[in-house]
Amino acid sequence: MKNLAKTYNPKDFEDRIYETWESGGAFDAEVDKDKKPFTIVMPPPNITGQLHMGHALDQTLQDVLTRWRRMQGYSALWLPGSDHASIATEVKVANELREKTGKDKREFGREEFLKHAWAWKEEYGGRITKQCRKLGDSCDWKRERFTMDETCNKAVVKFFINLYEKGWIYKGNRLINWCPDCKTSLSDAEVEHEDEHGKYWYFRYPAADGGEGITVATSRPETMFGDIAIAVHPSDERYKDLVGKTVILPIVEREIPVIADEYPDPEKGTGAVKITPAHDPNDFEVGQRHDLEIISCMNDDATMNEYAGKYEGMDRYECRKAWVADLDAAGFLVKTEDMEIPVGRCYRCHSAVEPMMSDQWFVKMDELAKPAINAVESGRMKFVPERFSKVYLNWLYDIRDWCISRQLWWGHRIPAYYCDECGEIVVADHMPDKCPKCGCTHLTQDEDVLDTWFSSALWPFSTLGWPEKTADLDYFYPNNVLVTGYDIIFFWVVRMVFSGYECMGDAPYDYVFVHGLVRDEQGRKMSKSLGNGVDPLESIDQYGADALRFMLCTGISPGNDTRYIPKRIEAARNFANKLWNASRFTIMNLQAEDGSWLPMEFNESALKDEDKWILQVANEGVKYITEQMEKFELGLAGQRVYELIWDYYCDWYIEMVKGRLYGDDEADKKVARYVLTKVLKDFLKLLHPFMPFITEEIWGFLPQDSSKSGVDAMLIKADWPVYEPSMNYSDSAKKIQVAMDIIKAVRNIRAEAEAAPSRKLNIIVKTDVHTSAIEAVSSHIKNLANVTNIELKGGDFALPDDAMTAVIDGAEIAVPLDDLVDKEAEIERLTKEKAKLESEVERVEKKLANKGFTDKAPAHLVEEERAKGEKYKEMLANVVARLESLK
RNA sequence: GGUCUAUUAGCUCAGUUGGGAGAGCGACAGGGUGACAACCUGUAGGUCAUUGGUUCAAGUCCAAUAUAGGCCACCA
Repeated sequence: MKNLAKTYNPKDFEDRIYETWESGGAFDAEVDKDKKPFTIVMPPPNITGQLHMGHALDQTLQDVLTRWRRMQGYSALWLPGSDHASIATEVKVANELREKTGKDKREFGREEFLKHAWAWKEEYGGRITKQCRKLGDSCDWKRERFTMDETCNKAVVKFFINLYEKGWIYKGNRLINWCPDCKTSLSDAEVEHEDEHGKYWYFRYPAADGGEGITVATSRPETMFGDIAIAVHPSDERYKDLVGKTVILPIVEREIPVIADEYPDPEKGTGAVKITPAHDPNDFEVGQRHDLEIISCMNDDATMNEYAGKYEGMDRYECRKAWVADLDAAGFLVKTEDMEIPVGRCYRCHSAVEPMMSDQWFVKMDELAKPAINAVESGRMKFVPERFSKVYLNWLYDIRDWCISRQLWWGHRIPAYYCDECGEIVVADHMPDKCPKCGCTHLTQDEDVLDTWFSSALWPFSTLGWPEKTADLDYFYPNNVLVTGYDIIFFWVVRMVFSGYECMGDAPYDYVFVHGLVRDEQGRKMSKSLGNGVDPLESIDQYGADALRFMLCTGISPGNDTRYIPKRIEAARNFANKLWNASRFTIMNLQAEDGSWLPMEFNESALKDEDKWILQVANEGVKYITEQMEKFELGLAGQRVYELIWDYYCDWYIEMVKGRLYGDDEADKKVARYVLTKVLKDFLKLLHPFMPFITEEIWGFLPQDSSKSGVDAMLIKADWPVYEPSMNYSDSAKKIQVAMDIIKAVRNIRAEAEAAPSRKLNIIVKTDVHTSAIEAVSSHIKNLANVTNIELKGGDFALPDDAMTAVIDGAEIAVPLDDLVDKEAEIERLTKEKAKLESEVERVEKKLANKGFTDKAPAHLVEEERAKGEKYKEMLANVVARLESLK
């Protein structure tokens, strides 16, 4: 006999099955006009990265969706790839070089450094995608892409040129975010703002004419060397006379004007603001309005420059200390105030970002943002959960131009060429032979590279071949859904959307399915510095990939964070184990001693009540689960599969069918085998997206459709079950319900009376309505409640005193236990039951007495309520009568 | 300052158009029963944060409040 191994050990088959799928081409997606496409493009993990729990969650969700749609008959493409991660990789490679050679990256020079970077990429870049296979990701590896591969590079250059020619990319000397450690510019999205403990210093700027002057507050005194004016609100009476005059910048002795501008808020501070356009974005704008000079007083490593006089060369914070001390000594410091100050920090190295004047490339955002805004406002693109559309829109409503140049080497080099002679800028996909303006041949390419996110923005279509008009692009674009964490909506989602509209004329996907973070057991963010991260590979090693996947996508709700709790993954593993054992049971009963399949047969007229019941349960399960999947409610879908398998199939159906399998009615055995197999197969299908490995392994041990072979015969290619609306086995379901009610009641009595589980019992069932039902299901009651004999009595029968009783809907059950009945305990038990029923009756009657309810509630609900009332009243009457007879 | 989320059993969390409160883990009691001790059977445990409102009906919708957290923001 061939069967599953005695114990569930995922290591025995997970890798083997993955290899069979991959080599068999099970993940390959083809352009097939007869099928509908389903496309997910994987958010490319950084090549510097290692697989962490966040990836595991993100990818599991994508894989569940992909496998499900594939089974539904879509041509399902899940396209994998990785991101070059400009800053992160450059820092990593530079550090490695420094460790190995002791030399700074600049000593190697651009060419040499890039050689090392590519070598690093070749060695480690594939690491993470290999780890994805452990998770069971069913992505089409043949289409694996890299943001810096040739076609992606082409796409980046093409996009840049297109935008430049439209005038939507420009170069300008503007105030940008500068990281003094990474020594590169950053976009607004790459700066993290935090409130930190700081101070306001109030300094007096004396009037040039010898008057008192004006006092201003600042949190950044070291930028005073760049002060160019003092601004006050035009309506501010206090300073009316000073507007148009000048004040003296203390110690520096430079004369600066007092100007009137709407920007200062008279209510705040002293109502007067120092204007330092080179070091503050607001001041920069004030400066633009008044056409003021710009003085930058810092170097690109955040040390002070010559404008800081004797402080030149000092770090910005050292300078601050010394400068404040000097001002205080000179009597200009009026007062200080403790204050929480917002500080911007680099999202990579966490240094304080310095606003600096710099010559950079920008993308003009106003026009690009419009279709991206419309996409969500019009409902073309939907966020799941919906609330994230607000986050997205708010960001777009006041989006500012995007600084895209980075002073790095690793990345897409900006396709702009400068004429060394005349300074002409040429933007082209290759180095021009000569300058189109002066004709000379001395041109130099821009030294900078593009923001990593500039290339990620094209990912939904650059991976499909854009700018070429490929069949893939035509078929698989737009993608159906993007699965991602809420943390990169700004970095990535927004930019993909406007790029998608610009390049493809349509949104990149229909849905953005947003998930939360995986936190540690205490709810903290998993991070390297805390050392609290859980390695998914270790988890898989311990519990199996299926358990990890199931744990990650059940018990969660879309968009909310979840915690990694070892007990939860253990529970998922136990579920796999349960399925494993139940399947062993089924497989065992389908074979003869010699391993040949025993006959099975579908014969509707021969179906027993429990067969019809489980078929109906399965059918309704299919409907529910499919609906939940459509709504991205994977947690609810997964939860239901769990219940179907464990509660319905294992706890009830298998137990009910056992007697038949061990009996000798051959015709009936065929039917039982059929249902046992059919339902298990359906459940395996429903579970497969969540737990692909174990379900595939079990599938291989079940009888197969002989028309299919190879990968096509595997579960991964099986059809998703279809709900059959015409199925109606309610009569059988009701009978099974009665059986289950009686079984539970007897089990309860057994436990309460402390009768040994092994002790056979006889029971009396008193009923008028369930007589035939009980006759039909009596074997189940006998088997599952360990009952020898069921005595059926009519409604006028008086239950014996020396019995323990229970009341269910439509029947009373008595278990005579002369040696065990504790009359006091029995009365106590029944009294509790009575109280419970009384409160039910009261609740229902109150509801029915409410005219509002009977008049306004839907008729079927009122009817249901009436029926309940009758039921509870009858049960209550039975309990009361029983109590009377005991007293 | 704006905005979003969370508050449900001892713990971690589900609860989908409003219609009798659920799971897993843990606790307690019992059990080697023809796949399963990674199991089975039974039991206990909750004014669904608070206060109002809408409704015949609110864990679910609305408004405030409290507590915790997230995101955004140019307050000198």
